[in-house]
Amino acid sequence: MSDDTKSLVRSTALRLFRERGYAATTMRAIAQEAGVATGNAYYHFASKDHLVQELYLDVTREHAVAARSVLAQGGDLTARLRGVMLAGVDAFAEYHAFGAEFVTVAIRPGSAASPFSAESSESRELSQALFRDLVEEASPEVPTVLRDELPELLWLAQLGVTLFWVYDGSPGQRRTRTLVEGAAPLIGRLVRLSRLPVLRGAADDMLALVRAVRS
Amino acid sequence: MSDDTKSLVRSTALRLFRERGYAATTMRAIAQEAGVATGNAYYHFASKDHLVQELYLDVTREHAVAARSVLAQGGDLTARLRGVMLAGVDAFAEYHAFGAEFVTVAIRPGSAASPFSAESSESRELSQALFRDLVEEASPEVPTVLRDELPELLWLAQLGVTLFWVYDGSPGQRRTRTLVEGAAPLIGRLVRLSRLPVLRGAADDMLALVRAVRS
DNA sequence: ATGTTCAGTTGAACATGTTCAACTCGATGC
DNA sequence: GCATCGAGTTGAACATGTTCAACTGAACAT
Repeated sequence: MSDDTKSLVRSTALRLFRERGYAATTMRAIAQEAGVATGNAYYHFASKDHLVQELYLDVTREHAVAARSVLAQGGDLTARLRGVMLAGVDAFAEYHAFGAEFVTVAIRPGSAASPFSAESSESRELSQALFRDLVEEASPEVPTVLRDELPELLWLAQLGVTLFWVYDGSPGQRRTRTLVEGAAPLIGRLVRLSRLPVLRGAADDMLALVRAVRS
Repeated sequence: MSDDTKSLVRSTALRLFRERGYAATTMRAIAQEAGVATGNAYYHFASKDHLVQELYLDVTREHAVAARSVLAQGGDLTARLRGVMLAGVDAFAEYHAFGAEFVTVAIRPGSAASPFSAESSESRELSQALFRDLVEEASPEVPTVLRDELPELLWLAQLGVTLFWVYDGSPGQRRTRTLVEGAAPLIGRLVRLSRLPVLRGAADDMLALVRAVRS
């Protein structure tokens, strides 16, 4: 019964999260709806955060699928970045009403649902692989110096866009889409310009900074 | 007694927050330590978040004082930005152990302690005025095109640095300081370069984006 | 004096995340 | 067959943020 129970609790939790949001979905409601005792949910999932983490993984997978089909179409860095990020906005759209709650939970450093947490490694890898592909298979090619660091920077940028999205109250999250539509070509242009001697120094400094900060 | 009680609750809460952090400071403990009933704290402060907001205001004020004395020394954009941001890291340093909790609370869109909330307008204004001064009184002067938008962008950058700081587990938050030491000259350089014809287009696009996204 | 009002205060009650001692029951060992 | 073990399960208990009906007492009106 264990595996069955675990996946039953998970699917019930995800359904309730989707229907009611984070705060309105109590652990008691999840357990009751799944037909198990409250404590049983805790036997399978260490905390409510861990259930949110399951939702996060779910949404990441949806995003990955959509993004893969965007990336399969080729294109330059700008087009690919725009496509992947807009696919992200779409994947998240369903949750915008509760998005704030979820991101709040996810951003807490100790949280299992944090994009940086060990528990989230699966979704993090999935997502970061996306951005590696985005950069590496772009044509025309991204300058070699940038190729190592850019994927992670873009992944961070996506987290930033998500944070913006949380605060975006415009209908259909139009402002977030505007941000992506504007930022993608801007980043594409800066990457191209990084080859120029005037900017080469700034680009090198930036890469050095990223490496210094990481260690 | 009302005003007395209110400020007593506030100072007790702030003391306990400093001593024990956010989660370990219960509303009951605050009330008990202040010698009032639990419900009384709620009569004066709508929620625990509102008490955190008081702490946020306190820290912002400390930062403003330190930053003002940095700005009084003149200097170029890089030096001023570096000084103000490092003063911020210092002002926050005392809370790093609990910083994660506080920022988590502060970032929740509905929270009173959110930097974007109506309740935080006082600290937000205080902080944004700092960055306006930082930009406007810098010498050599910041290019005119940038002068309107740059202060708010730098204020947002400071929020970003704070977010980084939350996740920074290095001793003395060395990585955050490294980030500031590296980012300040980088931003200074990019601002100077924005005058060049090659970058002028990118700079204009970025400003247009900021304006488009804001509305 | 007496009654009225109301800001300030009280503490019990409530909802919810989480913990835990006890129970079930199939598998395993003898 | 019987005892033992332990993964899985139960529901009551606990801690804490928050709410609320009731109480207090000073200020004011009559």
